[in-house]
Amino acid sequence: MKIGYPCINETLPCSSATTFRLASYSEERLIQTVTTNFDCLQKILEFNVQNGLLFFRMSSDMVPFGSHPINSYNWKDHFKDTLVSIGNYIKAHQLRISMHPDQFVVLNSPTERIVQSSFAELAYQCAIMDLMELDKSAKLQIHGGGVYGDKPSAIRRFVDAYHVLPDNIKARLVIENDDRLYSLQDCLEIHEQTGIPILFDNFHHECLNNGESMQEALRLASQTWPPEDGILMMDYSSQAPGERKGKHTASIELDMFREFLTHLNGLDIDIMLEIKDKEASALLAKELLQELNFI
DNA sequence: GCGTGTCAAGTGAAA
DNA sequence: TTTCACTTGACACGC
Repeated sequence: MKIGYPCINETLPCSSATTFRLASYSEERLIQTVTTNFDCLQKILEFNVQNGLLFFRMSSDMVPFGSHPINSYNWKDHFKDTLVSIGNYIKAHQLRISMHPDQFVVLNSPTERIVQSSFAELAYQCAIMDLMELDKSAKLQIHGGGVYGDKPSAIRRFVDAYHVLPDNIKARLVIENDDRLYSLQDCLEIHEQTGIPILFDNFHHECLNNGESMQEALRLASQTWPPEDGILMMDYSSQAPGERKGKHTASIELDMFREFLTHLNGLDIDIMLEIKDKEASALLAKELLQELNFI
């Protein structure tokens, strides 16, 4: 079991997601920004290793406009050695890595332009992991997309889009259950037609489900991961008390986390804490996991 | 040096 | 019809 946090480290004085406005685009600005982003990524990974946080979600913004037509610069060649070096560090320390393309990636959109830009975004993020020479256990997580008033058709479009993706993207793509549209059950249907593993989100499952208990849901999601893809990845978060439904807690509630762990029932998984205070909560969770002999 | 409006991109629910 | 939420954070303009 590995534990981690997404994208941003609040302890270190650097960010791996520095960007700039489209209007400020220049090749010079791009190279400078990407250089500092990758430099910071390396520092974050070193922090994580030193602190026993072995699961990390890399920012989608490390290469600004990574899939935008304005960015015609050959950043892949320019940063190849840097990425190989970071990849070697990741492999040497057996870090689990994910990326999460944002809500603009919609494989099942009825609008062809949106599907094409989604492909381009996936290609950009996949290229980062490929250039790092990471194995298939490094994943790209996306959601099911829209429903457009007809879920069976929307699922069919997702499946069709999946089948025409390049093999390198297919090898890394996983689907995450969301809190409004695509439940675990919907993801399982997509899994059956594509083989795509399901990244499980406990909080989304609490918001939208088909009656499966947490233990059963974890078991079902876990079964969609073949050995070469690594163990089940999950996003963990919980409802902020008294806040709008779907709002995450600002810091981890250890009692709730401890209760959640009872549902694992021996299952080995990697847990991404989607909690606002990032590594602070991840460190608390790690301490609890050590205390309970999970790690 | 601040404060703050705005930022490439989609979808659906709420206001 | 518009705003808001979604990992929103932080860029960059205007004072």
